[in-house]
Amino acid sequence: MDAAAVIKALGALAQEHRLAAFRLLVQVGEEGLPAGVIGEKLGVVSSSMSFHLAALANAGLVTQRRQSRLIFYSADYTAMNSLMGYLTENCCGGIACIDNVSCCPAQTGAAGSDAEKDVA
Amino acid sequence: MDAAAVIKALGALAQEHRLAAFRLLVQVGEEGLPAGVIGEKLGVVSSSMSFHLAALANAGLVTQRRQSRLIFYSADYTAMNSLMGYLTENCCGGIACIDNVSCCPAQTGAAGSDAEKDVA
DNA sequence: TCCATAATTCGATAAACGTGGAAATATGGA
DNA sequence: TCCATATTTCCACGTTTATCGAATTATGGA
Repeated sequence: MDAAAVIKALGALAQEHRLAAFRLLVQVGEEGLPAGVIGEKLGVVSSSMSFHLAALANAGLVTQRRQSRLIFYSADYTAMNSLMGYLTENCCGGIACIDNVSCCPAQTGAAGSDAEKDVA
Repeated sequence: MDAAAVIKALGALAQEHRLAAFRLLVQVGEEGLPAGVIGEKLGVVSSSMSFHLAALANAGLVTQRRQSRLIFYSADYTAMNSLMGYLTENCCGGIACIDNVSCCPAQTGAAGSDAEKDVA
């Protein structure tokens, strides 16, 4: 993950509704939620929500998949992992004191525990 | 660290020159660097640099101290620690798979594991 | 085909951001 | 006191953001 991607990701999370949406998606796990449900839970009108979800997707933090009439958004744990990796390496002294920083969905044993080091 | 502070911190880091400045300050350690040196290293004119450093300070990510005519800026590792803690807890599934996320200057075994859960 | 639902795109608007030159504010030395 | 240096503050200026209503684009059912 290079600096430009990191800035994009940080910028995507640096907004009330987007941070809330991302947190929500992290909580619900792999399956994700339809755009409408996210907007409803957050009290954001659909066009605004769409704008924010597009920003998160553009930053690579969420993925979308259509299921009939609904478009489900899911948190991309790998991207969040990379972001955490970059911050740890570049904005935290980097050395020693960090044992293991890994970002994975709840308990789903998915994508986790090995801290895939694709950092810049 | 509450959501508002997190958004402020993320927003502060989500900018090319500010991210570069913060990384630089993390590298040099506790002592920090004078505003002028930072601007020079980054190729940013003083008024702009001042603007960005103020943003980082306002977000609590850096501290400033005057030393004669120079104003030294230093990375605030505790703040970065809190930010990492929030992201780990709220944007990473939170549970298990994270062993230890700590942000400290070089080897200084600084604080960690506080993660104050004042989430919304 | 026609209609309803889900979501996005478009348009306008107000606010915030990033930039750099110029002026103002410390601080220290001659 | 006067001057030089370091930094910040002020002031435009143009760009990007966030918002929300309205129009548009999928999708599926009757």
